[in-house]
Amino acid sequence: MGNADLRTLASLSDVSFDDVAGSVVAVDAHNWLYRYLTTTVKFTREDVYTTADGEEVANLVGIVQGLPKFFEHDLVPIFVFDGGVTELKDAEVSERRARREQAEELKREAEERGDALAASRLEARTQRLTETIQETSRELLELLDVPVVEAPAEGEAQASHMAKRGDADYVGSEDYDTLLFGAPYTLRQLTSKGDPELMDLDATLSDLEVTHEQLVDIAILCGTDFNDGLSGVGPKTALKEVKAHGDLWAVLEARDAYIENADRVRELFFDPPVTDDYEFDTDLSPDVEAARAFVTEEWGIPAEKVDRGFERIEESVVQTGLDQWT
DNA sequence: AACAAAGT
DNA sequence: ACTTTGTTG
Repeated sequence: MGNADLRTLASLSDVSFDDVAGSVVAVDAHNWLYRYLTTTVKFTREDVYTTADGEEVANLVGIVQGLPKFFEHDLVPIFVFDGGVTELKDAEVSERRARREQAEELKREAEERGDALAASRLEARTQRLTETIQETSRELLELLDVPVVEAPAEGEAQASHMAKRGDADYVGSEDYDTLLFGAPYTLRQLTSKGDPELMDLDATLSDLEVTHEQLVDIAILCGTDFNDGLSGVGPKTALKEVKAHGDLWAVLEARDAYIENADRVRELFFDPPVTDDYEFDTDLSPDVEAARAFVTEEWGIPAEKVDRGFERIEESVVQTGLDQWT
């Protein structure tokens, strides 16, 4: 499972940070943290970020290094954290766990035969967002006055909802299913070097000449995080058949096929658990000294790992002039 | 998740 | 031509 199939269908364009300056981005926190977690861990020795209790807090370094990217381009990030996970995702979740455990096993073997290089490469694949990581991330973001929103379920669904309502200009995520959740504009590659990539829902629909409902049906036929698609059906075939038959049910009938939970997956994309109960102020005034103390004194991260990041945060935090949002 | 290679 | 699978990040 995986929804990279959607990449073939999505309308994507390169934009510059200047094009999006001054806007509010609802960031899928899980997605963003995971990217920094794996890259931070990959290029450094693990024990630097491990406390005496064995807690791994590389996320703190990731946040300090990653936030300047927003601030320096006059973007206000809103971090949207996941709530509970739908049981529809159980299969996907256990698959990810199995992959992680396999990577842990391979890493142990590499360590036993003294292959440090292989072990450190495998380390990145064993990362997961522990309770400690989620909690310390929230605390650090709060010290830096970066708004945090708690999603009832999927963070991507909540972020998309906020963008649909106009409380955010963009969703920030590497995932493609923000299209399915109805996010009008998604910014990708906010973590990597270079320009961001803009994914446009309306342009996607008009390019493909399908409705949003049909796009969801196409994705379900290919397979999503919440369901297995039909074997032998990828984006091209799914697009063709949905256009020919009208909707998912007609395609399944024509092929005499069945997709487990298809109705519930559809419902999840159209009407996911989201909340309007959030508020944030986009006029940020970070307490950099408190944040620095939290990272270096409370969690024992060596100061030189975060000095440059905090410096960039101090230099770049600008008054956006945008007023209170509710 | 992105890419290359293999399979239909 | 399109989808699946495997590898690596």
